[in-house]
Amino acid sequence: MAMKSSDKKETKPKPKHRKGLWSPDEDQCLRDYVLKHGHGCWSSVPINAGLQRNGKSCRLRWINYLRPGLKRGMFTLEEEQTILTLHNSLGNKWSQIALHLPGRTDNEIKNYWHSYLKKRVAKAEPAASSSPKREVEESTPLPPLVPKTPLDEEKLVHESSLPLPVPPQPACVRTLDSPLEQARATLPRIMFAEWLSQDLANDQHQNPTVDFGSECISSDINVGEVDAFGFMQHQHHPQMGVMSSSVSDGLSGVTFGNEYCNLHYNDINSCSVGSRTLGSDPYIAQPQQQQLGFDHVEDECGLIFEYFNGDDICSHLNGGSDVMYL
DNA sequence: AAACACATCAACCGCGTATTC
DNA sequence: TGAATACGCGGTTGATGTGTT
Repeated sequence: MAMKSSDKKETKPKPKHRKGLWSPDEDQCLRDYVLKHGHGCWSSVPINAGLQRNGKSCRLRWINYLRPGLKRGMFTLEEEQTILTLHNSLGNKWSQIALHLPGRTDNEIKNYWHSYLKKRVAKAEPAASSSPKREVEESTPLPPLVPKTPLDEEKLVHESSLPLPVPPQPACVRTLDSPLEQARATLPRIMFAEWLSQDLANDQHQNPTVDFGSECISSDINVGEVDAFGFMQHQHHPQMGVMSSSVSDGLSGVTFGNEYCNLHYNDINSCSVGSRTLGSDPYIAQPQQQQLGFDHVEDECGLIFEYFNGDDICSHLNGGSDVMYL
C-alpha cells in the first residue's frame, strides 16, 4: 500500500527490483549483511547490502530460508501430529502453528498442509465433510496418522486445550519414546526464544522467571540431536556445518567450524562471554572477555543472546541437565 | 523418448495492523 | 489525528521436479 502511494506520486525511476528465485550470491550477501548488522528496517537492508531486491523479499528470504536455526527436510510424524492438532484448534494460523514447531517456518507448514496433510485429513474423515466447522471439534481429535501411543493420547488432550499447561518440548525432543511424565521431567530449562511463544514463555509452570525478549535471536547455534537423556550431543548449523558442544559441563563452550564461543557462568545473574578463537569472518575477529548481565548478551557480530534469570539456573547450568539450547 | 499431469515449494501479492511522524 | 510507512500474515501463483501414460 505504501508502495502504491509512493509509486503514484513520483515519476522518478523506481528502483528495479529483482524477482524470482534467489541466487547463491544474493543469499550470501543477505546472510552476511544480516549477521553482521542485523536487519533493522527491512526496507533499508537491500540498499545497504547492495541487493536489487525489495525489503519485503529480503525479509521473506531471511525468515524462510537463511535464518539460522531452520530445520530442513521431511516433517516427522510428531510434527505432522502437532500440525494436525493445532490446525484443528487454530485453523489456518500458520504463524501460530509454527511457534510450536521449532525450526519450521509458517510458509513451510502452510505448504506442507496444502500439499499433503489436507489431503490426508480429507481422506481420513470423508463422512465428516458435512460438519461445518472444525474448531468446535477439539474434544474429538482427528484420527491419528500413526498408531497411537499412550504419550500420543495424552499429548492430544494436552495440546488441544490451549493454553498449554507446560511449555511444549521441541518436536525433536519429543521423538523420545517415553511417557509424558518423563517428557515433562526432561523439559528444557533454556530454550531459544523463538521456539516458544511469549505466552508459553510466560507460563509459570516450569520456568517461572523466563524472560524472552522480542529481539532475542540467539539462534545462530542450532539445536542438534538429542540423546536418550535429552542432552544435546551434536548440532548442525545450517550455514556453518556441524558443530559440537559440551552441554554436560555447564555450557562451557560451543564450537562450530573454527569458532569457539566460551560461555562462563559466574553466578545467577551474570556470565562471561569470550575466548573465541579467531574465525575467518570479520565479525568474529575480535575475541572478547566481557562481564555481562544475565538478561542480555550481545556479541560482536550483533547477535543477541538472552537468558533468563532463573532461581535454579546455576544448578542447571552447572549440572548440565535440562539445559538444551543456547 | 516425448508429452502430459500432478506435486512441491519458493516467492509474490494484497491486506490488516502497528508504529512513526 | 491522520497520513505515511513498515511489518507480518495468509492466500495464491508459477517455476520446477517427478511420475505416468
